[in-house]
Amino acid sequence: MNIGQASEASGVSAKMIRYYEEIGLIRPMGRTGNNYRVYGEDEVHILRFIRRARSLGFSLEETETLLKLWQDRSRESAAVKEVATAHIVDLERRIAEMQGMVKTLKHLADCCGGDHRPNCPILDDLAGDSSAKGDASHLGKKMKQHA
Amino acid sequence: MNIGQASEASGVSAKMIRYYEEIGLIRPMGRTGNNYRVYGEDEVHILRFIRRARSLGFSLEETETLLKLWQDRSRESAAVKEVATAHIVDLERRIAEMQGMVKTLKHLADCCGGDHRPNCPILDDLAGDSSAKGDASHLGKKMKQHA
DNA sequence: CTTGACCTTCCCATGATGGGAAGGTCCACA
DNA sequence: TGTGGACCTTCCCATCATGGGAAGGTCAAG
Repeated sequence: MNIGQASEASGVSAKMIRYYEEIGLIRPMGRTGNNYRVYGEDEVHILRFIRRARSLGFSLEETETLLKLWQDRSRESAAVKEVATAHIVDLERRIAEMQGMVKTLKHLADCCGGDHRPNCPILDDLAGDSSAKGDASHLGKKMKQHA
Repeated sequence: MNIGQASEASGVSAKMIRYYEEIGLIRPMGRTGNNYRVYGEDEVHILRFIRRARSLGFSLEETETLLKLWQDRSRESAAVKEVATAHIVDLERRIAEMQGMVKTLKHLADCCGGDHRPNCPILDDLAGDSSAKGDASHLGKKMKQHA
């Protein structure tokens, strides 16, 4: 099987397969006389594992850890669970961060007329101007003086 | 005011201030005879605006749009609201994506003993092995044959 | 034998940020 | 006057995972 077929079968682009090999995530493949990489079912299985791990948000580094555990007959499931749990914590932290942004933005957007008038609480917030009268149209002109 | 003081006053690192100038987000600052950039209160205000926009997750490109609207006396608040709304939609999409990951991972982690035994439903899932008996400890060895 | 679909390596770009080197400048203090 | 340290400057590199594309080799079908 050539790289294109392995890509097709695994859902991992040929570009990425070569990259994974380059960074040592997967072992260098055997080559045919024409220097083409050769893949078998096992490699496709590994690539699918990687793709699935990536789709769950694991970094390539975490994926490498999981891959090694997968291939380690004497692994302890606790080690796998630890990687997964740390990732869950990280995801939840990022989710909370984004939810905070959404909450703030929704509040601001709700307060914004969204019409033809220039007055805008969203810009007021960004400008750190809680008096809600902010207008920075003069700054553009002042900036020119400095440039 | 030198770049260090502007950084201090705005909360934007000197490195980033130079970068924002380089990509055209802010105008090139005036220089003193010694080639140092000079900043005034207006520039600090602009930098704080950028920092606030970044903290709400806006990209630098979106931030540039917002900055221009802020400095446009004849803006319509609808234009600002549109940028904010699109960003909210994007954030919510990413949140939902990550929540899906968390949901899957939590389910798998719950099913995982997390003990000294090798049996692990998390790895089974990653291996696409729904029969939950998967073990890839043979693959590592097979890979060596190919390398 | 040509054509097109593969494959190879190599370099570059993304987005936003940080790190660090090499060198110039300025100020305060001895 | 010298010196040290804290600034400033530009330039290059690294991150993370991925894609784009060029230049050139290979193969199979027509």
